[in-house]
Amino acid sequence: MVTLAETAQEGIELAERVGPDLVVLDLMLPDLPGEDVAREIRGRSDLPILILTAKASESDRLNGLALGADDYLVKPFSPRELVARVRAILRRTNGVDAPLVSELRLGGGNLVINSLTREVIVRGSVVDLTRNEYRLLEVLARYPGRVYSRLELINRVQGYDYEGYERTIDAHVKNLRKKIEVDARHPEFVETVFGSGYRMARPARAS
Amino acid sequence: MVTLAETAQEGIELAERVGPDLVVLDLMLPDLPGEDVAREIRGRSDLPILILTAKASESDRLNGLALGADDYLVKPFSPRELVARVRAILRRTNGVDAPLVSELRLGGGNLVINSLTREVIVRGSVVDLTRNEYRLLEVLARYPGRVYSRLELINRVQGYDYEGYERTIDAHVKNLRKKIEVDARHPEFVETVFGSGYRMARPARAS
DNA sequence: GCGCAACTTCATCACTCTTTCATAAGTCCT
DNA sequence: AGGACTTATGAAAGAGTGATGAAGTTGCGC
Repeated sequence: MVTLAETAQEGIELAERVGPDLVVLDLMLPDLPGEDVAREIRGRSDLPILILTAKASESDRLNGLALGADDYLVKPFSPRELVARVRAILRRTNGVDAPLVSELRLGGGNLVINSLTREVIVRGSVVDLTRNEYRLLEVLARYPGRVYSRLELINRVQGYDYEGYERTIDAHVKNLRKKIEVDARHPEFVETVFGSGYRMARPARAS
Repeated sequence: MVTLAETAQEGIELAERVGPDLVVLDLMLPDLPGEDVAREIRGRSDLPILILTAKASESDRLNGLALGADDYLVKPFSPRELVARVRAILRRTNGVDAPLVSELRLGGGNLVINSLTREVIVRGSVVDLTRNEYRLLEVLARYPGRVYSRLELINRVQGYDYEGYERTIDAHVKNLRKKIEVDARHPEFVETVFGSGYRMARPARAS
């Protein structure tokens, strides 16, 4: 899925909200310098960023990469090249998202995910997760409330090159729930969205 | 969000199914004349249409606008100009600048539909809708006040290939109302138009 | 190469949502 | 008001989707 933002403000909000695989950032924006967007996004996550710019000088280029961009494309460029570079970045990150912050807390501290140590603590006890279980949990936990289709989850957990049975993710969900839920029938964390996929339960909404 | 169709067939179907904010239509299509697409879309909805064409003559231009297009852009054109015109149309049709994150607000904020997360918030609480309930709500909410026949709703909600009982939509309306209305007998949002179908209540007009 | 852990697949069961139906309630027209 | 027609509603059957345990397969460390 491709989503488009036309201003820096929108871009930052959108990046946070939908959790894209990669951000293509044009430095020419109507409201803020694109550099600020890169800094902002990089400050909140490790989302891959590909910067588009008309500024070709060496110092600009270095500056962009210093901001944490993964790649840099100077206009004019061919669509073909853009696609190739996006592919390259996605291959590099292999669909596995880097952690947003080092420690995620959900359910009022009942679930703590430390992405540095890859340690998961449920209701005070450390839980051992397999690699896929951990990735699955991490992907879901990063944007609580957002619904992920099985295909999205497979891409992010098993990688874009995975070519197996889509329902394999069900098995991982099952195993993950067995480890972190009190009652798998009425999950506190990993919810099923009938006909769509799964999501992390969202904390009660304040309004 | 941007969605792309490569043929007239796809375009018409897609326009109907996803209900975009605006259609950018290239008259050069592999299957049908683009004019037919414009006519078809205009026949079914009030979607803004911006036509792209290589035909520059005065009569072509008039013809395009006669089809109900909102604007007309002759190739070659700059991306900048395209964006500017899209903005202009959206500003015109929405009263504000392009809504990027499609978040619909109705009833003075009592009903909020976020099409990105598929989340619906009624009077401050998140409401769980099934797929069909959600689609139904989304279709109606896109053009408050516009009356949709049961057939139109079925096409948009269940799909054009649906071949069931027309009144099934009544059941979905019933269930949707149960979830979002205070009193289903006197609905605040989904109104019945006797003999015709349903519509989303239009906000009281200030003047 | 063996053994173990993890991953994947599969068959079956359980559950949710959709659709249909019968009947009640409401609306419109004369 | 009465009759004809339209919509609302709850119940129940049916279709589709998810959960689960077990069996099969893969991959890795020893």
